[in-house]
Amino acid sequence: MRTAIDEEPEIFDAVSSSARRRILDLLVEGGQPVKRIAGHFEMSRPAISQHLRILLAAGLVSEQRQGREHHYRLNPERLGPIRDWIAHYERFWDDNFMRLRTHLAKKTAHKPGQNIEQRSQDEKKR
Amino acid sequence: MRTAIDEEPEIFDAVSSSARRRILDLLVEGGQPVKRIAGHFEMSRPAISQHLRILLAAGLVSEQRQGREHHYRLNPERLGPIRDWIAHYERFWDDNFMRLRTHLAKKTAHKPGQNIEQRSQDEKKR
DNA sequence: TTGACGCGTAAGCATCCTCTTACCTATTAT
DNA sequence: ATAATAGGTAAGAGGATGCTTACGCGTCAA
Repeated sequence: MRTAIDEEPEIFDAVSSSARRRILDLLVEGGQPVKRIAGHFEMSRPAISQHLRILLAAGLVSEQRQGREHHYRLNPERLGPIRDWIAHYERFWDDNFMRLRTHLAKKTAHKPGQNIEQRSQDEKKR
Repeated sequence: MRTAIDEEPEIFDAVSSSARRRILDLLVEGGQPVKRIAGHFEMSRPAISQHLRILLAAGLVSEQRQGREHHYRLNPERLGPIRDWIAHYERFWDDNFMRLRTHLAKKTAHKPGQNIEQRSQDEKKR
């Protein structure tokens, strides 16, 4: 788990941009040349090229040239490190452990500023 | 799926920093006051406060004051949007179809910029 | 009360990001 | 060959990030 944290930070970085997430989502439909990808955005084609370069460096996409077109396709396995990192939190909201934890926290938290135990109280609204 | 993309970009943003991911990982152990969190880092305590503010704004942590200490605790459910976004890619590397696709892709194109072939045209039109 | 402690915020600074326009190469079409 | 197309790269502007130090406020201890 401590190992998962600093594993391939370029992937977390690449995915932190909503434009790049949209590109990945587009590529689910299949490999596409740059012009077609750029067609879905407002920004200039060079900007798209730059995003693609970041995705490429992270290994999230790969490139194959076809004549003058450069087709980019998804490398979904490269999302693995993110999924793995998320995975070690999942039990906290999915399973009994989390329900118990939440339940106990609600039960024991009533007066603020009492002791070292952590509790969740009034900030549970969302 | 198009909806999942732009959903809560602050969460993707918050998690794109390795310092902030480390903070979240620390908080798995339980809520902690700022000073204790900062003890695990080289950077100054104000820098930690600033990271915590970003995590707080994203809803990934919550704060509760106990005397002069501010305890932060994890809100793991807030990682849900990331998990959900990842989830719609999982079948691409989890299931048989993806194994086949990867296998075929490796056979014909692997390193970026090396291959002239393009087969995504017929590969993914499931 | 005075002082130490825990923490947040302000201000400043250096760096990085993300666009843009301009320009270049490679490929295809006429 | 010439022109048009697809796309990469360079350079620069503007804004966002991520630190730092300085300082202020509330809380606890003597």
